Amino acid sequence: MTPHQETPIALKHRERKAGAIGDNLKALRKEKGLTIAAVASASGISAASVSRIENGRISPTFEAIVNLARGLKVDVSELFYHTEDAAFRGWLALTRAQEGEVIETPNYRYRPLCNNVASKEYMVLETTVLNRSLEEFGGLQKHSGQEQIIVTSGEVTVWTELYDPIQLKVGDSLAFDSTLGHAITYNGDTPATMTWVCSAYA
Amino acid sequence: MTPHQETPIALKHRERKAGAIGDNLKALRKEKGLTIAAVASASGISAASVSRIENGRISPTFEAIVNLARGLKVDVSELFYHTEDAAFRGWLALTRAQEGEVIETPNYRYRPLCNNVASKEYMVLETTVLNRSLEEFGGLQKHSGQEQIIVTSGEVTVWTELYDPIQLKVGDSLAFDSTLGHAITYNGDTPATMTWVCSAYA
DNA sequence: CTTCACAATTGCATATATGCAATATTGGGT
DNA sequence: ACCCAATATTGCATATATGCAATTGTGAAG
Repeated sequence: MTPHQETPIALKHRERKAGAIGDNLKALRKEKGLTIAAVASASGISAASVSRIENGRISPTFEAIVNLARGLKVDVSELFYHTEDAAFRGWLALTRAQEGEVIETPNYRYRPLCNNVASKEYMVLETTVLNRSLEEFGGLQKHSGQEQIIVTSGEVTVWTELYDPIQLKVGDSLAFDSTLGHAITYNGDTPATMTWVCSAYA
Repeated sequence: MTPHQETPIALKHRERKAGAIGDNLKALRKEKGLTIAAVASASGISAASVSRIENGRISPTFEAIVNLARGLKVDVSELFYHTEDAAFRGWLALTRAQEGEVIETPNYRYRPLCNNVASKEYMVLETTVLNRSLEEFGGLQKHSGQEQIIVTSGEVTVWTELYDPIQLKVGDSLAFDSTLGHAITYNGDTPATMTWVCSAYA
């Protein structure tokens, strides 16, 4: 997510130690309890090459990387960024009801839930919608990522650049690609609240 | 997420057109309005190679891929899975309160919210916790990914392999790395409900 | 149509990745 | 300690990636 005024919290990107595909590959292979030969045959690559990749002797080609990922049944990014740092495993974060920092912006009031973990892939925010009209809101916003909202009180209208305005009541849920221009306002007299999930990219 | 009995819904992986790094690279370069020479110098790769990669003549090495991603200031996965298919942009999914499929498993009853989009990066489930004890639940579970829960009614206990059991009441939220063994039960007489967010890997 | 500057591609020499087969290494079991 | 089987590594021939320099393609301006 871009550091929008409306979404002041950015997920920290995982540390990038790309350059060590050998270590990542070896770690993944060990985790799965496979031999070099097994990985080789599952990936359609020679055992010799797998060995040399693991030991950093060669830099595999795109094709080899894709095949390895498929053979290991992992996403290619695992081969680039695999982290088995104990620090990144077994973490846990707790936010009690009504506790934690509250962030106020012109359009929303947020309370991040369990967002104090560096490696989280999405954030969840308890959010109050503060505006009643698209004019007050200040036009549609777009950025990369995906979002989903679940209305927890009141009633909201979601404005997009492609669809008719959508009315949501308590319990209704809407998900959308954030590159779709969007804005959220509330209906009636009381600001509405919702649970907001968004994935975020830099 | 592994196709656990407890999480029967798997996110479909984005279509894998890995093998087309050339197209992805070219598309990224055009999006940013760069010339081949500019990409080459930003990445420390010769223009000749960039050209050949774009045209599918060569399969770049791991090193070259890392350098290209850094030069373009994108995540390496963009080079593998970049999709600017209009079909994957501007999507939107709506699930009204109480509507949609309900899935019953021994441990939970789920209602997926807006999960009918192939390219979603996480899923959100309205969930009822069905068991009252760790024994009934059947031991701790672990899988890859991350999860977060927000209790919406009742009270639950979260059991993990590393921490003391955690009691959560309405409005409390807990996030954790799914490789941490975990189980969720409810306290008192009525099954508790919660909003459940999980990222999922195959 | 021609020119000119810039962008993209290609020829060639070299460096590097890959596979096969041979060799070394590791880990039990007796 | 020895043997044996499984696992990992290496030598070598070949295929492929990479960089440099030269060539070709592409607009825009005259």
